[in-house]
Amino acid sequence: MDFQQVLTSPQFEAVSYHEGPLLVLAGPGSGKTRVITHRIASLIHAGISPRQILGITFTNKASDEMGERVQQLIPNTHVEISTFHKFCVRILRRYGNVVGLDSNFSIFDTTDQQQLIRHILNELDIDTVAYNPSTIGSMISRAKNDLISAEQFVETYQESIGDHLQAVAARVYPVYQRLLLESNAVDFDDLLLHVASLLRDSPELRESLDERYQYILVDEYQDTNLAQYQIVMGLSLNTRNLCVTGDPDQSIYGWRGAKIENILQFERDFPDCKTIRLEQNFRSTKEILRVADCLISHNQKRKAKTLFTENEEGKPVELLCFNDERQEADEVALRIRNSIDQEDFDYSDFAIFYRVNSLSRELELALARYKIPYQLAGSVAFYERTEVKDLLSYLKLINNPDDRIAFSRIVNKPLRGIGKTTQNKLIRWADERGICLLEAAHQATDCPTLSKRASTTVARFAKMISSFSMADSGSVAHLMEAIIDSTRLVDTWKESPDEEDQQRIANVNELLSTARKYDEIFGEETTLEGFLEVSTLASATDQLDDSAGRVTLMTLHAAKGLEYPVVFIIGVEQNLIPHERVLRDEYRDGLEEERRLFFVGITRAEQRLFLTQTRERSLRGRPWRTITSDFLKEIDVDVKDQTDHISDSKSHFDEFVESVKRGEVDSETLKATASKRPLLMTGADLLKETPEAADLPQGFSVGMRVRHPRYGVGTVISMSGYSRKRTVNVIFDNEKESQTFMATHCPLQPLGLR
DNA sequence: CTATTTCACCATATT
DNA sequence: GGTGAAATAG
Repeated sequence: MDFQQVLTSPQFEAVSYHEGPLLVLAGPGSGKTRVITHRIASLIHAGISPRQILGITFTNKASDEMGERVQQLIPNTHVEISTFHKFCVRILRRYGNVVGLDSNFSIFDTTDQQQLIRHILNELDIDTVAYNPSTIGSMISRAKNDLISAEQFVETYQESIGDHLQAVAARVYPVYQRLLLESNAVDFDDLLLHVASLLRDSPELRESLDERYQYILVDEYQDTNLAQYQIVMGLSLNTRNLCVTGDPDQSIYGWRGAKIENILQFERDFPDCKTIRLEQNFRSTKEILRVADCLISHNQKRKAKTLFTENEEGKPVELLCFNDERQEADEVALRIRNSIDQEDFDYSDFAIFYRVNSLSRELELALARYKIPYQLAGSVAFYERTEVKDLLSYLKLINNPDDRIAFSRIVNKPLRGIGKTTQNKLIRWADERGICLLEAAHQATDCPTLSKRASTTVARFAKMISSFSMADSGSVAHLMEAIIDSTRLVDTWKESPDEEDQQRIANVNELLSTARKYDEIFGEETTLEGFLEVSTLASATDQLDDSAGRVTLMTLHAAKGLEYPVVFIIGVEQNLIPHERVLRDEYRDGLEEERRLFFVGITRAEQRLFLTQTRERSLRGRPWRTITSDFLKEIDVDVKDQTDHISDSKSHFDEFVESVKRGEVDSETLKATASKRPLLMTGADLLKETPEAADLPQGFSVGMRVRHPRYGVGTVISMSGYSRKRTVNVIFDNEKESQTFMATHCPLQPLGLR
């Protein structure tokens, strides 16, 4: 094979540089996947055994694609290419006993994690309203990503006086970790954390793995977190043939602990490393690339690159302005319809990106109106559906009897009269005796606190679970059918005229056919464990089909690594792109990450790119006035105003927006004004808007007397936040502690100033 | 004790 | 629009 023929010279250089650390800084569309796959082929050509090579990607889709492309280059070889998480599962199935895991361990997803934390908070008698399980969960997750153990966390935060949340997290984390282990389970972060500590604490194992994987390639290195960094480093201590590829400008996962520094400091970690820049773009038109480059050059924290392309000039990037999201969705659909009818485009050439999942709804409706087939990545993910999770929980409990989350989820599903009280008694009894919930259920008749009736029902449930076995069924699909039969899980939905219930049945059937497919691929080797693993580690973009002849809808995050001839990015408005979360505090890195996210979206487009915005947008059922995105001031696009000016009633707000458009207000003033003024503008709000109301957003002020239906009469002692984040702190006459309320939601009634 | 209904409150992105 | 917890009905 003549690599030099098919590659550019920097690409060829990266492919042929085999020994020692290598950093490939690859701009968008620069043929990074091509380089990685050819590099693997080149290694094998040079006589290196395929089993000494390890490729790591972030998504299943990327790893599948890479595997296929290697296969095409060198048929009949097997190179280990997997995601970080899958790789770690494999290691832990094999060596997990060192950290206390049996090989059949369960993997808890985010929902399972929150459920467990909720349980712990209840046990510790901590209010789950004030201390949200998902907030605690993400704090723990964040700590794990930074390799902070429960013990270290406790040491650092248990005396956090100022921050109750951290103190609560410090109480929860160790218990959470203990219960995970008792459940013979790990969460997503544990997969990485356990492997990192395994490599740290067990030198022999580390050395043998280091030896085993002589050539390691890591894709999307800019998105690795500390745990992943340690894993990669742990495998590259003795043999340092580590090749990482990535682009600091496309680092968009800082919020889940990714350290952009990992790639920025690679040259410091490996002073003898070779750095190669891939700057030629093969994907986009000059117009699109220019816009992207112009935008990203506003970031401070980056390694400057000079992006260029030999592609054609292309059409200008357009910014379409609409009245509201209904018109926006309609016009996007119409444009797609027209392009297909009049030009040489196929449905699968189009993609629509948005910042938050909730923006997909209006689009789906519009696409349906125009009879445009579409596919949606993620959203309410299939595997997160209640009925799917329930059925999977049966499998999980059968596979791992220690799994208490799976047990709790299905013990009363379908309803068998095992209510909360019975469950709590059972759990307490099991914990006292140090046995798992299923075992306790088996022996329920011996439990003194349970009534006769309750204990027999519980024991019957346990007996049913034990009657299922993978060995008897022979395949995952058969086992699933047996469960559906015995439990009558779908029976109640069968007779229902409710559309939703019919959908549930359809979902169960889909899960069944997924299982059949899995059984088919693995034949005799099919395992319950393997099937559950695939189901839990599945990701939003996995199910996307490029050749399905459908328009694709997804979030900007999910779009990373993909490309489409025509791209629409909708909702390019302040508070959405960039998201309001990063505009609130002075967190500069957050704003840069938002800019990178927008950059990722823009650079997915091959031929045409449309950005859209609206003057008004409904979020959570209420109309809001919008402000144009600050990022639009950094790029040069063709503005196409499609708003309908006739129906305008000129409010203060409209005039303000107009002066912004005329450039009379600079971005500093804009930001300041935007946060001081309530953005919420329902019709009723507009009517009652008076000069005083503007000074008293949401109608409250410090010192004001208020009445709450539950707590009685009290006094406002402080307020913070703006618009819909406005909170009011009240001390009630009959309560010791003060209470905080959302100004827009709470049932507080002003009684006037004292 | 369990099942159902009502009510308050919430919502960036994901393996 | 979705959720858990509290209130209430069975």
